[in-house]
Amino acid sequence: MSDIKVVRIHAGQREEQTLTTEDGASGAKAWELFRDDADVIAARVGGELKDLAYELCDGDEVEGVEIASTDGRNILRHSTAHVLAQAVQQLFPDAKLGIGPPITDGFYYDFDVEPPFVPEDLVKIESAMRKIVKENQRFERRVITDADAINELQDEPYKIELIGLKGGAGADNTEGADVEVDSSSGAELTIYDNIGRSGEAKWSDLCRGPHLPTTRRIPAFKLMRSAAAYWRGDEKNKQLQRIYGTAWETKEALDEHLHRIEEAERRDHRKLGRELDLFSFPDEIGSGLPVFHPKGGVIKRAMEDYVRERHIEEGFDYVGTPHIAKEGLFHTSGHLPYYGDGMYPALDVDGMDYRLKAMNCPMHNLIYRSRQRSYRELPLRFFEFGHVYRHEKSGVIHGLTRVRGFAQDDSHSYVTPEQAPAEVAHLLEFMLSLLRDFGIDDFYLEMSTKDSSKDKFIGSDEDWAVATKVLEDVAVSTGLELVPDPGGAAYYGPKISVQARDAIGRTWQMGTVQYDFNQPSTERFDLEYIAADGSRQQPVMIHSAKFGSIERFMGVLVEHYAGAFPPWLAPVQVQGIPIAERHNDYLFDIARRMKVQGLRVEVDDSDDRMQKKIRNAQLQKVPFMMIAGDDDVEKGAVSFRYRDGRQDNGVPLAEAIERVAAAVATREQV
RNA sequence: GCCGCCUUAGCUCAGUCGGUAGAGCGUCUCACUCGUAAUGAGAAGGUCAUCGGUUCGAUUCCGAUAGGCGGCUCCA
Repeated sequence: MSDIKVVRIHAGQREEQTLTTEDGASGAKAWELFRDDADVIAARVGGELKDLAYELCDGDEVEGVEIASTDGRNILRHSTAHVLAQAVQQLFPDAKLGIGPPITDGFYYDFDVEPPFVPEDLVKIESAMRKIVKENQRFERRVITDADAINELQDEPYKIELIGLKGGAGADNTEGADVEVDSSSGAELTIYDNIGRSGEAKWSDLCRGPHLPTTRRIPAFKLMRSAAAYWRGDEKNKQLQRIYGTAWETKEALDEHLHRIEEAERRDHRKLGRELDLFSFPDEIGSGLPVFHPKGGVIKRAMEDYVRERHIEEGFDYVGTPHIAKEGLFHTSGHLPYYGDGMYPALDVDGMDYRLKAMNCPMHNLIYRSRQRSYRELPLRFFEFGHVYRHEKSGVIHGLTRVRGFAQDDSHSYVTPEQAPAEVAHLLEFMLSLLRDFGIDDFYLEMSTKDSSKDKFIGSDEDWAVATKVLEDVAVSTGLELVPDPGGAAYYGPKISVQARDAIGRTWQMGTVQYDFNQPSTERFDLEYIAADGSRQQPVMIHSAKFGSIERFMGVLVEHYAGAFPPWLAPVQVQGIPIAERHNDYLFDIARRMKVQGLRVEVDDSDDRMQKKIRNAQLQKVPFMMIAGDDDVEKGAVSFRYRDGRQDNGVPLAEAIERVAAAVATREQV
């Protein structure tokens, strides 16, 4: 018997506690500190996450990890992934284990299993998991040598591969995971055994941990779906079968999560696009090729008009280029060798191969090169809505956010190298101001750079370093979250991009600023300008698309507003609703006066009852419902109803028209 | 492109254990003209995605193709 002193940290308070160990051989366990707190499922000892069964040493600082915390949920989810794997191997003894990390809102586990899982399998697996949870198996940590692990895991080739890769640090909760439970523990290799009631090991997995004390501590979980995933995320590797699940600290938290998913699905732009009659994807045209209906056309035009105007204000020259070009152009630019697969196949025209363009820069370069340029002209900025076609792989097409034909609000700034930093700053600031004008605020920046180990990049490392530094400095100066994306650059130069999230949490690249010292080079377009000293110099070109693509931006906008657009973007800004048929003309007259001011007004003169008309306008998410009955006619007024049910009755006509016009002019939401 | 699932009326979805199909909403017609989210009645509307195969007979079973959904990979 001996005593150790530890410091328990709780709610910012430090409290020294003395623990008595049973005998010299085994120390006091962390759980002894948290006997009366059922929410604590792990411990942070000296900053590192540990199991509750961790043996404390004299002087340790210990903090309880609650199940509802970020770390706690990750541990819960990782442990649930183990239960999943055990259930799968119970039902499919030949299934080999991949990895099973926690991810945002859940977890997954990969299995090599034939044939692939079908939905009914998930039902069976889930009930097997519930049994395991009920059995209250203990998670027990066991340190093992590499050699012993390899011996023990003979039937698990993927696990053995991980041991080799990690040189003793292999574990299934880090590789490929969005969220790491613990990245700082040493090189010790560990196996977690699931121990049944009678002390026998039911199942084991190579794992760094930590875990819940027992399976019973999993309060609520659900398997979501299965999907294939390449082993270690590489297309060249075998596809494993991945099962996604989610786990939460309470049944209520799980229900809330499922409810959030349902809510998000309601905002899905593909669903709203149909319901609001904005756009569609006719099979007869082809996958990923949208058509805009009149109402979607209004939004698209409002977006384009505004962005065109802003570009012109910011010093861009509006240009125009065709959709196809002779193939040689894309050899000159360098796109064809690098991205030929992504371009539509050549069209043979009189023996000459033409290509649908997948980018606009080569054509803008030709405008630049159409005559000699002086340094006095720089920066020279070309802008247009360039319609490009990319033969995206069939499996990646997604609503408006990943299409095969789209318009980029594309610009190319030609500058001297000295002007480049200021121009990049100008473009990024411009882009961010546009996002604000459209009300988009949930985004972060990504910095895509060269990966020297890949051969898809051209130009010298020195030039890349200069270009990357210019972009990085500007990106950092915005103070926005900046996520590195090594290897994500285009072949010609690094990129800053705006990444926005859609309703279901997927991120999409929106605007970009790219620094390109390659296309202007002698080997490519051989662009030049005459410098002040009369010498010929090579400009730098800076590619930038502020929306990225009109289509994608619209998709994100629809989801951002859940279809309830601010008046300046709303296809119908005012829906006139007569109380009775005799009020139709009164409303038509007001509508006429509003239309003179450029407002988009409709009057519902159908046979429906006014309640039904309100419902319809509500479902169409019209910002202003303008209702008129006897009371209003008598007073020369109208009554407004807003989408949130707010009412404003008896508004005098002049004021009513002014109110709508002002909301449109200021681009405010109502 | 890969894996799984899906495709029935404009939309959302039933259904047929193989004998050519239903509902609600929407549309159209008629009646009703109503004060803040669905008036009533009637009608029209589908070669059950396409093409093959099996079968006496296929919307149903099998295969291919196209399109969609969820992932993975990719995204100039």
